[in-house]
Amino acid sequence: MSDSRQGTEKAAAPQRKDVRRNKQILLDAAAAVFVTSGVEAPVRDIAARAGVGIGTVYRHFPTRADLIVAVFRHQVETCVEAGPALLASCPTAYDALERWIDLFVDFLVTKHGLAAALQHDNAGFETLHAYFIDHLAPVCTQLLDAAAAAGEIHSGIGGLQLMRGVGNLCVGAENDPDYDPRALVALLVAGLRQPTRSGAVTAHGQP
Amino acid sequence: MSDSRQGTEKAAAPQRKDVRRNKQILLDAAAAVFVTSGVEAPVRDIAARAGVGIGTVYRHFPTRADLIVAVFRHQVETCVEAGPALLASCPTAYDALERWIDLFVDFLVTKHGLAAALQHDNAGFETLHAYFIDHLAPVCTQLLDAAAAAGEIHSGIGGLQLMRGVGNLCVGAENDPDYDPRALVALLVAGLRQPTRSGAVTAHGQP
Amino acid sequence: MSDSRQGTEKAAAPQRKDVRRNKQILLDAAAAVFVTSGVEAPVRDIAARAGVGIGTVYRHFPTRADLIVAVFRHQVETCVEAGPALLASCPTAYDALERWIDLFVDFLVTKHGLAAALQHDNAGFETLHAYFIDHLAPVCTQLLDAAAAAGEIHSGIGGLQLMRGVGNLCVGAENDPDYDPRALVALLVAGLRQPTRSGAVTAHGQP
Amino acid sequence: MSDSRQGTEKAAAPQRKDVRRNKQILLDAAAAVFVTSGVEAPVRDIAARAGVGIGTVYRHFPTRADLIVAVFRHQVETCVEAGPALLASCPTAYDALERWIDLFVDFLVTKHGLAAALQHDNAGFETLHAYFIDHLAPVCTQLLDAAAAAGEIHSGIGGLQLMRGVGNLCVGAENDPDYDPRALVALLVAGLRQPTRSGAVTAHGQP
DNA sequence: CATGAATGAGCGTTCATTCAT
DNA sequence: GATGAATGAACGCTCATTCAT
Repeated sequence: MSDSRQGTEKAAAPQRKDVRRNKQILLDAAAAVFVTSGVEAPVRDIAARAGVGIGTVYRHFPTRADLIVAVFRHQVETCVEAGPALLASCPTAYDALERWIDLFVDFLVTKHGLAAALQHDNAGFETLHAYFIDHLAPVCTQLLDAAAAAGEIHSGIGGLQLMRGVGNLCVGAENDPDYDPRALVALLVAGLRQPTRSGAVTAHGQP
Repeated sequence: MSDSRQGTEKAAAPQRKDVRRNKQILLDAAAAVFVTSGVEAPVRDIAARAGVGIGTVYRHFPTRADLIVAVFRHQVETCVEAGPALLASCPTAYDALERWIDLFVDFLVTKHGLAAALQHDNAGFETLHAYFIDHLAPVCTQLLDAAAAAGEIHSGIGGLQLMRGVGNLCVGAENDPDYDPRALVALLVAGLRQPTRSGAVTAHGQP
Repeated sequence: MSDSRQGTEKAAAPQRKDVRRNKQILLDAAAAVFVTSGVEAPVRDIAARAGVGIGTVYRHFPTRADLIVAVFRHQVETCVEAGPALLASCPTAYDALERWIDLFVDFLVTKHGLAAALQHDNAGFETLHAYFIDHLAPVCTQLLDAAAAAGEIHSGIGGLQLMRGVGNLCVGAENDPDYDPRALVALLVAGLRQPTRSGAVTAHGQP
Repeated sequence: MSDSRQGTEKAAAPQRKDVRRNKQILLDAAAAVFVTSGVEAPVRDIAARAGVGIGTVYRHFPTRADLIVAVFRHQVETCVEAGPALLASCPTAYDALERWIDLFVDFLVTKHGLAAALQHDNAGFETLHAYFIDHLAPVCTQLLDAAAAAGEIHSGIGGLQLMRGVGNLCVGAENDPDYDPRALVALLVAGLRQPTRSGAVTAHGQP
């Protein structure tokens, strides 16, 4: 995870100030536009919002996924760091899991269209998928494992699986006051405490 | 072409069987393309897949919603009829609910990609949403009410809510062997048996 | 929003040369295509004629009316300025009117096919109509009023009416050497000197 | 050329009653649709209005011009016959001309889009043009000649020219209460009484 | 480096015309 | 003959992406 603490790394650390500034302007603009129009917003809108040319967007973020990843990196890292912290501070691992999922939902729900972009079949977003998987899934798995080890939930589902479920439940939440993803996510997580329905998960009745 | 001096061998069709056949071809093609490209797939692709001209698609299904509803209709009606039947035949209402949800998932997952159509923010599909809501939601609600009345689950979620959750969990399942929507749905339904987490839904832990 | 503490003072920079050139190319191409195919010509044709992509047309002229108005503008303004000038320089107001109508016809006939755009029932060209009405009609009316005040013609027709008549007479003149719009326009204007046919205009002989 | 070998004469007389009836139904339907949607109305609309299949329209009227000619044949012939009659009944030839033009305008104005279809540059309507020219132009010329012979108008314009001018003035009259084609036509005809503007027609003031 | 003009593939949709039934 | 299903060219328009300035 390329920590560029100083300018001596072999990677191209941003040299010029104005370039870095432009990049930040772009990130801010993209974040703002993502809120308004979702992560599939026209590149033009982002450039316009940033007050830069379209070419500049492409220079800094060759693909849309690059931009999305960059925009949300900070939030993702917050989530990543929250995992161990919650585990340490919560009375039970299950509590920590609940709270961590809450954070994840907060994140997804406030980022218009992000949950949809995370869907596996969203071609061209492999970079984004990979980033999420690499960074968040281990944390989620750790929380699940801890809760399972404590006997608070049944094991049988992986962190990535759960995250994808949560992510999917968050799709389409914005713009629809009638849809409450948190209630559904709460149900999903609560379901972890129930014993697995006999045969349901693995066999689901089809030979 | 069609030198019809002699008996046309394939003229067995008395009426416009070819038309009905074309319609079915279109439905099949649409279902298939929906799997590949989602319900927003270009009309051209559907026409190409069906091996017909674009105009033919429009003739049979003037709007995209017409096509989607038609693709859905049969399975929806099967689900609708299954509701009361399961309630009558299952030992408990919760069992009936579980099984009914299984059917619903089977439906969504079998007709790959169609789950995406249920997402609220899919502009222009109000007709489709309405069709689903009108036909399926009452059945789901009935099952939920029965289970709640029997004390088997806690009440607090509507049939439509649950269906949307299940639907969302089924999105993106196709083409991804690593994603098991049934396991997640099982979790979701199992969660109904747990008491609602105190404050989870409404407060979700924001300090 | 781009805190521009320093730096680029590019504001109000004149447009790039190639851009202006492209715009002119587009105007020329549009005028030419309008001759051939009328103002409803496919945007693609105009783009092709100009040797640019379709997007370029839309960039410079977001709506078709914008393009047409731009094509017209120069000639319209010439006509507008000619009105008072002719009134000042001609021996009689009627002479001025005659000459002004000549200019108008020259304009319409020179820019072949553009006369069709003036027809009222040309849906979606309200902007164009408005532009013409706002700019030219007052001039024509002024000339008519002057001639009427001088007793050289009978009053009873408005400037806009006359212009629409002249415009219509110019429609379809191109590509048809047998059609002489000037002769007909001359007749129309000459008719202004005749006393109104009793009842002709208003009752037109229907019992 | 499928000459039926049996009894049917090859003469122009429509053979079967139902065929003739269909043709008439089509003409009525076309007339009605032309009023509503103009002579460029979709063929489908006409077929639907007639309650026949599209193919039937094409069988009877291979081109749109054929249909238009057939629909308006009766009115055209009325105009044709009115020429000599007016000449005989009116006090002056000019009066007859005025009245005949009135009839012509009545005809054009009530047939939505017909005037536009008569415009020379309306490709594919040669049949229609020819029909009008062959049938109406001689009558108009006759009236002009009579009036010129009587010294009531100056000669110098042909019947066809005048008709085209009148036709053009009638374009776009429908749907626009502000446009009064009759007033303009009256002006045009009145202009015939004025001496030709010296040089106007041929030189139109360009040195 | 930054710019934004230019490009053109791609989409929904209409409708004249053909041709199998 | 009659039918109307099928066809596909054509159009307006959008927007991701490239590239000359």
